[in-house]
Amino acid sequence: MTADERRASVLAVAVQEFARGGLAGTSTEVIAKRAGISQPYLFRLYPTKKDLFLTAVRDTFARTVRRFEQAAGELSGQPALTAIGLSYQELLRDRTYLLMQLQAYASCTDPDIRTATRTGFRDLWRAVERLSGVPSEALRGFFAHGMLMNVAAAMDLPSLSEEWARLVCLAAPSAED
Amino acid sequence: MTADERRASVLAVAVQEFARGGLAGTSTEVIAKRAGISQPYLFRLYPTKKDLFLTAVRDTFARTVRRFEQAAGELSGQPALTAIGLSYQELLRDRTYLLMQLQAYASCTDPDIRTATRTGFRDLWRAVERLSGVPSEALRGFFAHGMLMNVAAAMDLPSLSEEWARLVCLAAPSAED
DNA sequence: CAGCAAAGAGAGTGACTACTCACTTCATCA
DNA sequence: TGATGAAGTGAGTAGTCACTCTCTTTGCTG
Repeated sequence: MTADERRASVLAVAVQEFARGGLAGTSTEVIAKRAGISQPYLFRLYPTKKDLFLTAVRDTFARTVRRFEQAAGELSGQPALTAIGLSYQELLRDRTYLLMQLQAYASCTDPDIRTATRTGFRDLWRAVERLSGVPSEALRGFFAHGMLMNVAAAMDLPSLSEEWARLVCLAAPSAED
Repeated sequence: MTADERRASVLAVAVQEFARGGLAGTSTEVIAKRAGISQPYLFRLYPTKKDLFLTAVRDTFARTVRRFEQAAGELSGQPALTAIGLSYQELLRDRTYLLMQLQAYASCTDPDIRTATRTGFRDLWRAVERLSGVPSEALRGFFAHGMLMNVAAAMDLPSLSEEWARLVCLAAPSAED
C-alpha cells in the first residue's frame, strides 16, 4: 500500500476517533491500531497529532461541501436550499460528522485550529450561498437550524420521546425564511 | 476558608479552564494552582476530575437560567424573548460561557456527561418557554440562532471584518418568528 | 544480481497526569 | 488541657502518551 493510500485510511479512522474524543482525548495509538499500522509509522504519515487533527477538520468541511453540491444538482433558490437541508439531515444520521464539527468549534482556542475551522465554515457558507442564491437572512436561518440540529444530535435528543426533545428536533419550516 | 467556599472558588476556576481545554485537555494541577490550593486537596473537594467537570456543566446551564429570569423580569411573549436574546448577546461577550457549553456538547459521547448536558439544556429550554410563552416554532428559532451565535463566537467571527463573517454575526430579525 | 528507496515495525524516552497516603496545623470544646 | 475533627500539603505511584531511533523488509530498476 502506498503512503498516500495509508494516509487516506488513517484519516478515515482519525475522523471517527477525534469526533468521539477530541484532540486531547484521543491517543495516536488507538488511531494507529485501528488503521492497522504501527504508531511510529503514523508519525511518518502525519508529522504531529495536531496535523492529523487539522487534516480531519478540513476533510470534514470539504466533504460536506461536495455533498451539498451533489444534493443541489441543477436546482437553485429555495428548492436548492431544501434539497441541501434534506441531505444535511441524512448526514446527521451518522453522528461522526456533527461530533467532529463540534470538536472543531470547541478547540478554537488554539489559533491553528481556529484558522482551519473558520476557513472550513466560510467555504461551507459560500457554497450554500452560491448553490442556492437565497438572501443572507435565509442563509443565516439555514445555518442556525443546522447548528441546532448539530447539538440536538450530539445530545442524541432524537432518541428521546419526551415532548420538549421532539419539539427541538422538528425540521425547520421551509417557508419561514 | 470552609470547604464549601473552597469548592465554589475551585469551580469558578474549573469552568474557565474546562471551557478552554475541555475535560481531557485540562489538568487538575492547573486548576488547583489557579485556585490557590494543592492538587491533592482538590480531590478531597471533588472526588474525580469528571465530577468537577459535571459540576461545571450544570453550573453553566443553571447560571444561564437565572440570568434569563432576571432579563425577562415582568415581561412575557415576544418582548420577553427579545430581552432574553439581548441578555444572551451580553453573555457571549465573555467567551467562557459558550465555550463551556460547546465542550459539554462535544463531550456527549460520555453517558454521564450526556445526561447532565441534556438536563441542563432541557431546563434552559423550559425556562425560556415559561418566561416567554411563545409558540414552539419561535422557541426553536430562538435557540437555533443562539447556537449559531455560539459557534460564531467560538470561531471569534465578530472580530473579522470580512463580508461573510459579518453576515453570520448579524442578530436574528426579531419579527421573523 | 546489486543497489536503492520506500513501507513499516520494535523498543524505547522523557514528560505529564489522575489520584493516594501519610502527615501537619489549628480552631473548637468537653 | 487534651481530644477531635476539619483544612490543607509533600511526596509519591502507576500509568499513559506524543514522539524518536534504529532497524528490517520489500519491490523496483540498472
